[in-house]
Amino acid sequence: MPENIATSEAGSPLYLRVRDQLAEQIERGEVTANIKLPSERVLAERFETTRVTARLALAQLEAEGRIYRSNRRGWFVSPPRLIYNPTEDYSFSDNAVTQGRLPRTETLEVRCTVASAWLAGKTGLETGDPVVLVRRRRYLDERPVLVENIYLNSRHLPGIKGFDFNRSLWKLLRDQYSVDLVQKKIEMFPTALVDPQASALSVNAGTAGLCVNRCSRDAAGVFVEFDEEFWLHDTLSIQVNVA
Amino acid sequence: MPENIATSEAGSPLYLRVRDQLAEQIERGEVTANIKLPSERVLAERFETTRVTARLALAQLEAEGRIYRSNRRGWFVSPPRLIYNPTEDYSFSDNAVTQGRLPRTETLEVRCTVASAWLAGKTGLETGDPVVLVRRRRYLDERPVLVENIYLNSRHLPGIKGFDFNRSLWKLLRDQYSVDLVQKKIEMFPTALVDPQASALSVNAGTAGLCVNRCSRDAAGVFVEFDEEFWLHDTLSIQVNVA
DNA sequence: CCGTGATACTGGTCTATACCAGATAAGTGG
DNA sequence: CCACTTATCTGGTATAGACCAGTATCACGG
Repeated sequence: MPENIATSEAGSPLYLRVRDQLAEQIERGEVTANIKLPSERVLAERFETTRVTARLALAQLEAEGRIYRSNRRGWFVSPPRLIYNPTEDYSFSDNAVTQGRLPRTETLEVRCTVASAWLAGKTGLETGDPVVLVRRRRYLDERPVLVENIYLNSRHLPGIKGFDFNRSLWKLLRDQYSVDLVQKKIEMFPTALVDPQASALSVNAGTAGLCVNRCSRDAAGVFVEFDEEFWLHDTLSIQVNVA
Repeated sequence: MPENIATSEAGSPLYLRVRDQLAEQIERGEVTANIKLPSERVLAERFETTRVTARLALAQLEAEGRIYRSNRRGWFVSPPRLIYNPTEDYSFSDNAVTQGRLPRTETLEVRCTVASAWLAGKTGLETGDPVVLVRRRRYLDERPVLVENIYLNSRHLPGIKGFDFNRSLWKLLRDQYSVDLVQKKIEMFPTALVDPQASALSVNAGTAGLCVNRCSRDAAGVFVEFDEEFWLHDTLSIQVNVA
């Protein structure tokens, strides 16, 4: 990632000068992640301006991924982004641990349902085909960073509903069903998180996020699972290698 | 992309209710892209609130990628995202035309320089190695959607500086140097656009963007070019296939 | 007919203030 | 010592203005 430290000149808007001074303090000072910033009211006073302008500056730093907010608790310095390769099968947990992070997975819901028109279009299923929906929330260092909806082809994965989804799904498919996910179609786009994803991550509606959709098939081309991930925008960096 | 129309209940904040009503009007009414919304002052009056709150609602829709702003001209409905596959070599222009869009490329600068420590770390070059920097701006339907910095290995591409960079770089390398870019390392992360990228795209500092970095090598593993792209967040959807 | 300058309109920035709801810390009673 | 209440601090939402700096328009003068 480039350093990309934008430093504003004297003539630039006040909220950008405040942004830059805060950014500098973050770089210089206690760079340790998850440190709490002074409250908005204190910042406004310190920079001799109002809360509205202070919040503009904070929103800039948030958009850049330097800080994040915890609802009604305050602003905190963002930890480094998790490097994530959606084309490879590996465990979220293993990946996080390798990068010195503490991962945790929470299964929010496991439910039998049927494919919507939208899902059918994404997967090649017919509308109404049976699927198992698994909703999970994942944490890094106890901060929730993503929620996902996993749609499993229940016809090809009998009894899938009974397993423990707090562990790696990829390992489950490999060990219990001898399924290798060799074909994938991945789609990613930045978007705002709205409900229900926003509340599941305890952030305000409109928080910047990244949506990662992944449709996986086995070697024979049979649809196995569709994964719809909603990440907080400052928590990840996608990395893909093409040989 | 999921429909994902968040509809707020009666008890929810005013700016979310305004957001939803505007979103509805966009869906129902003149969905045609690039239509201008009423001015902030008119919206504030129409929803019986203030400009600040109206702007909050507009910022939500902007974050979701539904609308975008043109500096001091107004708010406009966003056109569909360009589907973009950074792992494949094809022309930006061809890709855009295929999707019914009008592309344009502008070369902002061509300059001989040397590799910075940052670039060296990304490419495997030594700091100080000669590179040619090409800065380009690309448009869709006359809206600037990305700026990029291309760093070319001038040792392996003699005379590269003299060519026309408004055309496809990939075709140039293939036709003039018989170079195929078969190895790529791609990194993507959401971030805010700050100067100088923000001003190059005529947006305010802090506008949500997506940074796509691509390091390409030839069949022998020799570094050829590093491409650093800054996209407006609402203009693209990344799509990658893994066979 | 074209250029030009005045003008209205747009979003961009900023002040000052208010109240609310959730999170937290301090205090209190068992 | 713990459980519960209370007070305080936090960001979240909202009002009501103000001035500035570009954009677009239109009438006017050449």
